[in-house]
Amino acid sequence: MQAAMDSMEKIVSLSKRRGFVFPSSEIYGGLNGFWDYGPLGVALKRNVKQAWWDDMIAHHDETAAETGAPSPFDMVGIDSALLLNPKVWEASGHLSGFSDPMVDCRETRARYRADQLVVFALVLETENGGRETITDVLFASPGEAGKSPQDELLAPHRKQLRRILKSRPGGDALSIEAIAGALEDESARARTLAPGATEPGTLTAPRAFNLMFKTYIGALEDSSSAAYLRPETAQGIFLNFKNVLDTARVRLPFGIGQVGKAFRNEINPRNFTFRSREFEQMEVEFFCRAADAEAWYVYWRDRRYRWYVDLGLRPENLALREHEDSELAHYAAACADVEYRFPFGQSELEGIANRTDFDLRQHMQASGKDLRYFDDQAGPDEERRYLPHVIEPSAGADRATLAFLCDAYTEDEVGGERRTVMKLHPRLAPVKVAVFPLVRKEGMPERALGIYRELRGKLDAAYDEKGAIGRRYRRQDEAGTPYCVTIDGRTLGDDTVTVRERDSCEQRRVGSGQLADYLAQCIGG
RNA sequence: GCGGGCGUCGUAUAAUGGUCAUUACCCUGGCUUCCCAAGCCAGAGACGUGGGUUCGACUCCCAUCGCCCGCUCCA
Repeated sequence: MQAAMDSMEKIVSLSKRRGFVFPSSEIYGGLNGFWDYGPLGVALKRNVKQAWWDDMIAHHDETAAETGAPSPFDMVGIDSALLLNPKVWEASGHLSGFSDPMVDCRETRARYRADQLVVFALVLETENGGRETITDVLFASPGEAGKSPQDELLAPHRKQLRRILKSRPGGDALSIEAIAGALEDESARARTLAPGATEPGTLTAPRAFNLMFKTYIGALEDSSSAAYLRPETAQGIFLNFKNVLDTARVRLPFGIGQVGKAFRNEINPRNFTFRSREFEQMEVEFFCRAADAEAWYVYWRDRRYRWYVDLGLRPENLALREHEDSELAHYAAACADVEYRFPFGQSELEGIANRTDFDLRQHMQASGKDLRYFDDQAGPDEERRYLPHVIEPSAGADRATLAFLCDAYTEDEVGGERRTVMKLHPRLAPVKVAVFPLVRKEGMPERALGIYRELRGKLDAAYDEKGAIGRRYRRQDEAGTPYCVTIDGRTLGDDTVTVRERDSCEQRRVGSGQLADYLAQCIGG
C-alpha cells in the first residue's frame, strides 16, 4: 500500500514536472476539484478522445456487422449545449432532491426525502394495562408524520414486528409514537431500521444534494432564470434523439455519441483528477429494439472493455465488474463497470448500462412530444411505434487519461542508470517522434532540422539539440515519445538515420527517404 | 461534510524571532561531446494566502485556501 501511494505521488509529480497536469488556478492557491492539462497532458487527453471518437464514430463501418455485434449498425455524433432547459433535469430525475434534504439507505440504496420519512417507536400495551415504549430499535417508513395511517407506516416492517410481538407475550395491541428529529440524531439513526433493510443503522444523515452547479440565464438572478450546468452529457443525446432520427437517415439499431464537459459539485473531490468537479465524458446512447437490448448490452460491454486493452492498459490492471441487482439504479436492467486498478484502489473508468426505455419515456412524458420510433420493418403482428431501449457506454475521458498515465509509468534500468519511461501506446503518445542531431556541428543540426520539418507535417514531432544525447532520450522517455530519430556522422555519408525505440532502447538504421513511411508503420493508424 | 496530519524554488530538501534563506536534481543560455540524465562556465527559480503578536515573523498565534489519510459520498 505504501509503495502504491508512492507510485501515485510519482505520477502526480511527473505530471507537474513534465506538464501533463497542473492544479487549477494554482497561483491563487488552487481550487479543489479542478485541474488544468499542460502541453503534454492536453495532447494525451486529446489523443484519448480522438481514439474514442474515431473508434466509436468516425471510423465505424455501418455496412458490416463487427465481431460480436448482433447486426450492422449506424453511429453518429452530436455536440449538445452545456446548459439545457431546466425541465430536462426534472424529467431525468437529477433535480429531484436538489433543494430538499435527502436520506440514503446504505443497504437498500434507496433514497428518501427526509421530510417524507417517518421515524417511530413501538408502544406496547402490557398485560396489566401499562404501556411500554420500545426504544432500542426504531423504525423508518415513507409517509408523513401525523397524517399517514398507522397501518401504512407499519407495513414495511411486518416481519420484524411479528418477531417482537412474539417475544412479548400479551403485548398484542400496539400503537406507535413518531419521533421528531430522529434522522438528525446520530444515536437515533443508529437504532433505526430502514424499510427493507435487515439491520438498523443503515440510514445516512439528511443532506441537500447540490450536485448540480446552478447559474442564472440573463440579467436577473431569480428562480425563473435558474439553470444548471449539465451533470452528464447523456441527456443532450436523448433530447436530440428525434432530430437525429429525422435528419441523419439512421434506422434502429444505431448509436449517438458525444464527448464533452460535465459538472458535478462533488462533496469530496479526491485522488488527483479521478474525481473532479469539472470533467469530460465520452458517451454513446445506443438505441435498439427491446427484444435485442440484452444482446447489444453484452456486445457493448465486451467491446468497451477491449478498447482499453487495445490501447495498452494491462489486462491484469483491468476488471469488468457486473453489478449486483441490489446495486442497479431503479431504471437499469443491467450494468457493468470497466474498472482500473489505480494506485489508490480499483475504481471505475466506464459504466455500460442497459437503461431500458426509461430516459426516452421520461422525456416523452415531460415534454408531451412523441419520441416513439416508427418501425417500417416491423412484422404484421409486431408493434410499429415504440420507444427504443438504450444501451449506454459512458466513459470518463479524464479517468481514462489518468489510467493510461498510471499504466504507462515505468521505472527501469539502462546502462546501470535508473530511467523513468512512460510506455504510452503510440496512438496516445503526445509526441510520436523526436529528431536529434547527435552533436551540434558538422552540419548535423541543419540536416536534422530538414528531417524534422518534413516529419512535422505528417505527425506530432519534436526537435531537440540541447545537451547530451542521453539526456535528450530520457526527456522523451518521460514524455512517452515512442521513437527518436538521430542524425549522426553516417547520415552525412549514406543518408541513413538511427531510429531508437522507446521501450527497448534499440536502434535501427533507416534511409531518410523511407523514414516517414517507416514511422507511420511503427505507429500504426 | 466530519476527524486527523501537512504546506520552503518545478521536484526532493536544510536552517533560522534579526545580513543576499541551504543543497541536489530539473530548467535556461554557452562551451565541450559521434549514442543513452558525463564534464565545465553562467543564469533563473521558494517560505500557499490574509490577519495578529513583535522594534523585527518563513519561524509564534488565528483564520482561510490547498494537499494527504480515514469516515462519508459517488445518477
